Amino acid sequence: MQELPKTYEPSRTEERVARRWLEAKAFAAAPDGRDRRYVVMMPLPNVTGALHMGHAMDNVMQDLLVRWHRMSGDNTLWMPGTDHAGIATQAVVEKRLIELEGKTRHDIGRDALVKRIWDWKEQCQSRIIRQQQSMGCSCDWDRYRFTMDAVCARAVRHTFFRLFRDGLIHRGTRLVNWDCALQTAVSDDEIEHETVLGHFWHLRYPVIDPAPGEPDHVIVATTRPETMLGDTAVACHPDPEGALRRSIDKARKGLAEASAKDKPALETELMALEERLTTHLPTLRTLAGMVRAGRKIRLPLVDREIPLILDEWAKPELGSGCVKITPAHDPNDYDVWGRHRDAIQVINILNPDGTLNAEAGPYRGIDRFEARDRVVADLEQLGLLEAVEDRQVEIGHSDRSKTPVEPYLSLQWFVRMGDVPGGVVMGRGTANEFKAPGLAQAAIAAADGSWRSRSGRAVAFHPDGGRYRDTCLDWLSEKRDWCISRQLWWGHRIPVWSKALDNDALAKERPLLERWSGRDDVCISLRDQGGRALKLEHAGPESPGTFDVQICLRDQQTDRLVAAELDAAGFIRDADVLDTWFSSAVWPHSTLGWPDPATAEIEPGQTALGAVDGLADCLSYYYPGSCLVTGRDIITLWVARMVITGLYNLGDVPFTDVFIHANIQDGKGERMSKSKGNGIDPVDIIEQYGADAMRYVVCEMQTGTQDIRLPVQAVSPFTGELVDLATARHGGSIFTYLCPATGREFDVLGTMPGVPPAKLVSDRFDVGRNFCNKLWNAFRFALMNLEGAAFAPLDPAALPDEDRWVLSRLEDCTATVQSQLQAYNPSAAIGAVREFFWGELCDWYLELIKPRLRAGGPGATAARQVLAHVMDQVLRLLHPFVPFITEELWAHLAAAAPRRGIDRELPVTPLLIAAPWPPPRPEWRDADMEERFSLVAEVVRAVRDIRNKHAVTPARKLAVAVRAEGAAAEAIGRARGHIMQMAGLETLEVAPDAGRPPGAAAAVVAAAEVFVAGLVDAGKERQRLGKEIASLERSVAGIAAKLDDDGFTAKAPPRVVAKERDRLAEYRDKLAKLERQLAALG
RNA sequence: GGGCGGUUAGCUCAGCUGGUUAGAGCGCUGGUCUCACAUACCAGAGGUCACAGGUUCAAGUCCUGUACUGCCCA
Repeated sequence: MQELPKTYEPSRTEERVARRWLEAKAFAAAPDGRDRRYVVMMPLPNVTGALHMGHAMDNVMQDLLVRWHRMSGDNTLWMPGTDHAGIATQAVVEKRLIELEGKTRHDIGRDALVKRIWDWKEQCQSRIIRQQQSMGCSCDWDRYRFTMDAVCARAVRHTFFRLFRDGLIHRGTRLVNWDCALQTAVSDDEIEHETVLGHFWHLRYPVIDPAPGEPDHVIVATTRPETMLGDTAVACHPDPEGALRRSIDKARKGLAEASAKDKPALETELMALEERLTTHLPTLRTLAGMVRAGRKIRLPLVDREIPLILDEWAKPELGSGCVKITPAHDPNDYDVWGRHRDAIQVINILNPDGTLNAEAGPYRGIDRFEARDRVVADLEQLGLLEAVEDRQVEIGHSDRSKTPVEPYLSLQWFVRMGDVPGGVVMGRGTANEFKAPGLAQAAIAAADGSWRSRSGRAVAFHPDGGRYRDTCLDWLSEKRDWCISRQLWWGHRIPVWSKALDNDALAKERPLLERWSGRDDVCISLRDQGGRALKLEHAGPESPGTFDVQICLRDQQTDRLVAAELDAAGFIRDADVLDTWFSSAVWPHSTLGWPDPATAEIEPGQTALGAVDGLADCLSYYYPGSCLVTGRDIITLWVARMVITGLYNLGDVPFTDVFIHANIQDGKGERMSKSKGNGIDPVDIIEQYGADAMRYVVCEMQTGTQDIRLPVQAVSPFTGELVDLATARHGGSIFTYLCPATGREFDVLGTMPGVPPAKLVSDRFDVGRNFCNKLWNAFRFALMNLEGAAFAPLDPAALPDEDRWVLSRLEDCTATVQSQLQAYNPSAAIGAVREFFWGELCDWYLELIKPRLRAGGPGATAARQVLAHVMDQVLRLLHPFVPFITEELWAHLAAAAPRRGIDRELPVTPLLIAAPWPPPRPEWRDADMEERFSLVAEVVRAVRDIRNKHAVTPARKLAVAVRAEGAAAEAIGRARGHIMQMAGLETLEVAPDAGRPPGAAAAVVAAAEVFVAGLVDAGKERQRLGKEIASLERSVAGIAAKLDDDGFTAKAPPRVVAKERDRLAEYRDKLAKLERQLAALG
């Protein structure tokens, strides 16, 4: 039999093992007769770039759960795929277009841009798959999906259609966050707020025809002066005195409760407020009167007459107390407009690209930031600039284009999340159908424990359940409408055609509309000018004005039948595409072929979704799924939305468990991200340390939901040395650093022209590499000894002590791994295997059986069988964590010892990935044996300590006497051979009256005294004993003081008091023995 | 501004419902190439549990506040 190499070389194993898995279709899942199934939907990576260690964490956690469940006998599906990530991907491609070719998307046109995005997607997706495969992800590659695949697209269309038909989708004018660079609305979730130093400009607006005693101007302030061009009113508070006094009361209260440190600032604030009663209040009262008198303002620069209005948004305690109202460009002002619709206008001054439009008069065509400077300069020239203050202002930046977003009034599509009169039918037409007050409310009920689906399911978070349930519920309970339209060229296009029809036109189109409305794949929505929905039959000549007619088509087949007619009739298909999250929200069922797996269009070579051989189809077998594994930032964006659409389309939750794992940060505590230049490619780690080493460390890091710091080093391209990026000095950009040895610059992103690129690594992975090497070598040893190992049923109770001990520890380890995995605690799980494998199996058991193996005979035969069994179980327990090396060793083990087991033969499979998970064997636990063993180990450690302290070489054999009686004497006596072997002894005497040899060093272990003969350095020995005595005296004094305290003895539970008494007695006994030994030294 | 976390050894982190002398790995120190493994073995040193109060017989653990720090939301 061939011997293993001395060192584990991952690169020689991983590819071969991966190929074996793929060839055996070991990851493939298909419906079968099993009831127990485990389904994980991969949080689909965006096709914007490569994966970093944050994704590796996510993927490894999923693979861990999936492999564990697969081995546990569940029918296990891990569904892989990628997300088209609409805006993000388009932004990346557009950015490259500008950088590499200096062109915009408009220069090359829609078709060409979309083609380039597809090319980019292909490139990205194949890189992501390579990364995941090299990590060992055991997902079913034959079911790989992309959110724009036909099967996913169909589900998106059907979902949209159903929501539209149920009146849950509407189009409306709203103030959205507008990305001027990408020219699209972006959601709140896609905005990063940043505080920067800006200005607060105070502007002076003239009053038209002020009456005597009235001010001839009002002062308003703004951080965005160019928006004044879109002002349509100036507001003052209806009750300035009341509002001011309420603020003063509040400030007083705050002051009374404030700490000494905060008091001065609050006092100043209060005084300023009180002063306003005289400085500002009279004017504000006058202004309120002027509003009632209908006084107007002349808006400078554009010379527009705008009203003075009363609204509580004006704050008498701030600035002048007046506020300019720009409904089209400020969310608060938009709300003001909502309250004064009849009195004030809405004027949009922006073009989609951020330049000013015709409404801005002389500023038309100018970019908003340039317009800001000009407006300020012009106002100053007119003497209308009252003051300029420096101020911290918060600016929202688009996460995608990194440019400032503008509040922008535009026509958008929304999903209604709130409650609806009459409720919403969830899971219409399924066996799970039920009614909910609204979409968000249905998800709330599924997550807050108040509701279960027909199948008895609800959603729970792990491992920090309450906390993340609350995050999810807080967000859901806002029930904010979801803006689903994006003005992009890449994505699922909104399937609605619309046209405005007046009465005559409506009459003309009526036959056509009636014909279509008879179809179940066409839905027509009619709204009058007030936005009220009408039935087609009720819209007639008596209804005034025009109608907004929207027609939604259900699928591509309907498009083919109807779209041409619609186009001919002048209906225009909406140009917008859907928010990416709309397609990811249906991912857990779209991938399985919903709404009809039998007719799902899939890629050539992929696993069919419909029913085959009389078994269930994939949708009914694998939905609802089991566990979603992700980071906490995705809870609101995605988790909540998947629950909503799952409930809406299928009447059941998409998963019952949500495993929230930690996020990976760099050494400075910043979130890892490619765009920050601190993202490590897992493949870099794998190349250097091996996939299993990477996975081992990732599992070990996953201790809870607290974020994890992963200090990052760059490999200097000049010296090959590691440079710690948390402390290294930057070069000319944030992506470049200076090599400390050479002072030369290198680039960690690999995109800077002319700067040598550096690989990023992290020495944290040494631990994983070392572990794999240890595992490899333990097998190297085992395999050298296992030749000819056979299986014959053994009576566990009749085995030698060390065998029974190792089986007892194995059982403990198996139980711990199981319970820690169930608790979503991978770190504790892998820690338990490590401790057993390294600290117990390698450090003790393997050493203890060496003499038996050398001696041969029946002792060796049993040892080989136990060894084979334990090694087998260790491989199974470790496989979900470190799959490659364990799979490789499994084959070697199978060659050396094909039949394994103790009392009964273990079931084996050709591949470890499919081998049964170790079952519990509680009857193997032997607490007495374990206790005896720890005493023995302590004796060994005591001798080793003495050996070290006295600088005795390991080669020198020692003579030891142990003075002990009772159970301790028996345990030590029984393990005589073990102690002699492990401690390197020549002789070992155990007796109740064992004598202390002259010149001996001594130790006290529990009730036993250990004497090591022949060590004459009394000084060292005195020092050793003195130290231990001192430490023990401190403990004894502490416990004695505790027991002297009446409060403790009276109030503490008797159990605790008794325990302390025992401890005190034990320590005093040990102390006495140590003192006697010290005295014996003379 | 609101909400949720975190702060424990030089580093990265455990420490459940309060109750041994607060743990692990890495790093460090000393000793070993001992016939699986120097990516190893043996032993050791190292912490006022961020700070200040409080509750309790007893606080790393519970409460309040402060500082620093991270994330989410507005």
